[in-house]
Amino acid sequence: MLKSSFREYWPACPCSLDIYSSAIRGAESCVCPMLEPNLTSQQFGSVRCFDADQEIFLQGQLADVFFKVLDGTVRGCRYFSDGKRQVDRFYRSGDIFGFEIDGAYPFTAEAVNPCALTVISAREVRQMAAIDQHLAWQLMSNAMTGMRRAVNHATVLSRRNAVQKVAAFLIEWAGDGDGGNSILLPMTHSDVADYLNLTVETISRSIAKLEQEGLIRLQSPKRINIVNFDALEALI
Amino acid sequence: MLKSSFREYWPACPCSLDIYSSAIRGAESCVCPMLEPNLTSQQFGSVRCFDADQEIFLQGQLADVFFKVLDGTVRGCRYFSDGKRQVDRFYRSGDIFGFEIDGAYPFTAEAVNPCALTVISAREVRQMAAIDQHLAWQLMSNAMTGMRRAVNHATVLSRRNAVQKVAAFLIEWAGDGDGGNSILLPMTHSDVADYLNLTVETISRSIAKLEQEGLIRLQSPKRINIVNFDALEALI
DNA sequence: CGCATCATTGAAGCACATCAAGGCCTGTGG
DNA sequence: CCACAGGCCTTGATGTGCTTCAATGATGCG
Repeated sequence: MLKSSFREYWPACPCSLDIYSSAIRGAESCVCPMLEPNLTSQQFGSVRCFDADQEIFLQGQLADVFFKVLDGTVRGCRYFSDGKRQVDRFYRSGDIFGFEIDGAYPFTAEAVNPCALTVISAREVRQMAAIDQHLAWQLMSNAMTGMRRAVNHATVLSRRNAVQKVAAFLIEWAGDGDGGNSILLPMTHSDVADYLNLTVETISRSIAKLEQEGLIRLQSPKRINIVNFDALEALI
Repeated sequence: MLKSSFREYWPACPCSLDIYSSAIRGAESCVCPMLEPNLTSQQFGSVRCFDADQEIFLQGQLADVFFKVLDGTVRGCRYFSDGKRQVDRFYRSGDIFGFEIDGAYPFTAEAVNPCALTVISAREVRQMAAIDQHLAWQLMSNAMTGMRRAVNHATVLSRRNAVQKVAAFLIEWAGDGDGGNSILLPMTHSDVADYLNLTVETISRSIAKLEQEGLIRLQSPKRINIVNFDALEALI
């Protein structure tokens, strides 16, 4: 039984990833106890967990369900005929991805690290959006925000130099660590490179440059402290 | 008096630009005789004409109205503090631009050549979308299509070399001339350069290269014949 | 016809890619 | 606990595609 309004499902599921730690081994589907305990995977409101680097859906597949990130990080990417990869976007807690007007997913989604996702039926949501004005508004808002993001990313990709790209990326992820100015990047430099259209070498050199200039400090390759946030922003 | 459904206004206004030729001198507002003859400019369903290079709206202005292109070409662009300009998109007949969920226009719109636009009240459309499912769907679809476009453009900007960018641009505009493989570009090379993130020199050199290879033929800088469409597509 | 804008062509420089090699983590098994 | 293996990251040397700077050639409009 579906609830009368999708809004009743919409608030972020309060589950944290550790609830599902036993299910993370190999994408077993599991049900979010905060939602409908008798729903199974692929149904409205259920939750699925994915291992690091596991494929969530492939570009071109029928977009019958979409997802909301509860925990973890997802990358949306496309592979080209020459084997190269473009990472269009990273999705984090609260982000929605895979919702299409109809047809197929225009990109491939993969888990960056172990993550938990709400699985939502596209058909049912489309039906509900027809009668639920608030839901329709949220979907619309999500699409518009996504477009602004894409246009903004196009700007970063085309107008910024390597150091500026990396600085913009770090600012985008600031506050995602354990509070303050500590960043814990879930993805590899290779992911970042394909997101910023740079090589791993240039990522490394740009980070080194930012550290030499005293704007950041590296605790480890993936754990970065922002020392001078304002100066970092001023670069862009 | 508004009609009961926006759909009654929605189909492309059949007016062609020459109906307004007398009004094109200096953006006098004029009313589309096919719609509401007693509506004035800035009202629902009215039509406004703009001269070449004339500003339609500025980035940051309140997005109280949006537009549908009846005839001509519009560029959506942003200006940076260093004086540089990025052209995010060109809008052509049938395209909708300037519709925002709320708030301000995120880009500046300017007429590339003399053009006629339907002016639509954002507030009224938002109200109608609440009760008109079909309209809401169209708006949603427009936003989703725009996002795919932006993501695709980001790919072209970041992954293609100069010749590929120009080839992709020509293909995008193919069929816009007087039929067949003749293209009549309404914009200058400078516009194209800011759209593809290249310099005018590189645009010129890339076009010259495509002509040397026998893929296109130049009748004039803005009128281009595609000689070998398949080979042009194969470049990308 | 004259001027302004736009387009073309050439020469030099630079930012990032590519190629290459070495170092550093992290997990695994003895 | 140590040794090893395989990613992943870092650093250096070289190459190149596009920009920048500069100058000339077209085009169109008053």
